[in-house]
Amino acid sequence: MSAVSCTPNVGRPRAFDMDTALEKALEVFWRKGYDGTSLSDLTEAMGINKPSLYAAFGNKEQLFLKAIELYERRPCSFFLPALEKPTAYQVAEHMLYGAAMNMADQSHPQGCVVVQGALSCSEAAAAVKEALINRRLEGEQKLRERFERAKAEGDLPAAVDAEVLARYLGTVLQGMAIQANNGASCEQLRQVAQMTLQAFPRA
Amino acid sequence: MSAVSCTPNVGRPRAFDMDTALEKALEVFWRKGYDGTSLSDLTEAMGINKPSLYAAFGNKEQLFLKAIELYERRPCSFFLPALEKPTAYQVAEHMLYGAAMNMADQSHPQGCVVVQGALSCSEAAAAVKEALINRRLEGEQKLRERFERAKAEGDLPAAVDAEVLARYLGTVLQGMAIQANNGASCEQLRQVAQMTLQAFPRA
DNA sequence: TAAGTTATGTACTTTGCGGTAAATAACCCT
DNA sequence: AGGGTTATTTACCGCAAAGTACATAACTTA
Repeated sequence: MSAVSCTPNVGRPRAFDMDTALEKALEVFWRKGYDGTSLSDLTEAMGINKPSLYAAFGNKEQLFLKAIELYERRPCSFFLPALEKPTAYQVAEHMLYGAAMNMADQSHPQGCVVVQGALSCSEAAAAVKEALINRRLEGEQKLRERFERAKAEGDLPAAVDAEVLARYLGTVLQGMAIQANNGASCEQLRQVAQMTLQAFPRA
Repeated sequence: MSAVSCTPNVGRPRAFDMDTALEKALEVFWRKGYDGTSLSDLTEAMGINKPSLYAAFGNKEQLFLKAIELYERRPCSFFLPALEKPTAYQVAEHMLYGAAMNMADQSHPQGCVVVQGALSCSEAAAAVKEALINRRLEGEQKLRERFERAKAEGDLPAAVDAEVLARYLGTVLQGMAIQANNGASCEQLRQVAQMTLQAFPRA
């Protein structure tokens, strides 16, 4: 019996870095969506051939799902860190301004791959679409739980419906992704964030 | 010299109704997006063969653009009618509740084809994507002009930035399209509408 | 009825898709 | 050095994509 190793030291070593290649794949999927991305787009961006892609990542669908995982755990992700803020209002604030910063960032495609990766799509992308819907719903669920905690902690009025508030915030965040695709600047998104916070209940 | 006729009475008459066929095409594009829709999907839904499609509508791209035109002028469209309401607040109210009703309607695909028809897409869809972005920006521009009129008419405080307010409303509406794709019900979207109106400045 | 015109159905073309077979290259371990 | 193992390269597969050629059908007009 031997422990499972992610990078076994037998056989020919992989000639590319998997995380770097995954970053490249993510960027393509982000810009073109699942249906709009071809394997040639991917192999070209990743700098590898198709058999290497299949050996390392399975197939197009699995590669997409792995790219999404990377997307959500990357350092510049703003969602989970915002949840850690001490009050509900600050959570919303950091999330909205974080989204404004991130979604308009010109160093990668605009918007959010979880929103725009497979919104309307072919039947071949049905599983991917489902996975993205679940990610979005999970995000709102996390927000809701955070707001329920805030109610218990007293920094959100007891009369507030945490579920509705979470859905409202999720809606604006998702809308900001579309705005970013429209070419909205970070400053323009920050103005939307500011208006959104005006509807936000304070203690 | 003869006047241009849309339905010339020479030659074999068309065996299908163009508007009906266009409705069918719209529904497919709406559900699957531009990249996710194949010509076979279209001809099957429209009940015609490819040569008929090409003769009547040009090609896939032109068919999509014509479907979008139909989408915006169809009777159940809510955007333009809402602009006619007497006050800025009522404009926002009707637009938000109209969107809630329309986007969650189960009698057609959920969401909004102008938002989700070609968000992230292949290079082949670049022109379509551009056209949709322009439609969205034109919608916000119309909202902005309506709000500027409201300021002049006194039903919106002079201090309000009409451009920011229009973009905020556009953001929520676009976010509601994503929510509808997530499976949100009309009632859930109405709750978002209600919260959005809480950030809306009143006279 | 014949000529002119337009739509239709069948069959086709070219191109690119997602995915893979098989030979070879590069590494570790004994 | 040689065997075992894994990655890479090249070439390919079957299939579906968008779009079209062509013969024929259906209509109006003269």
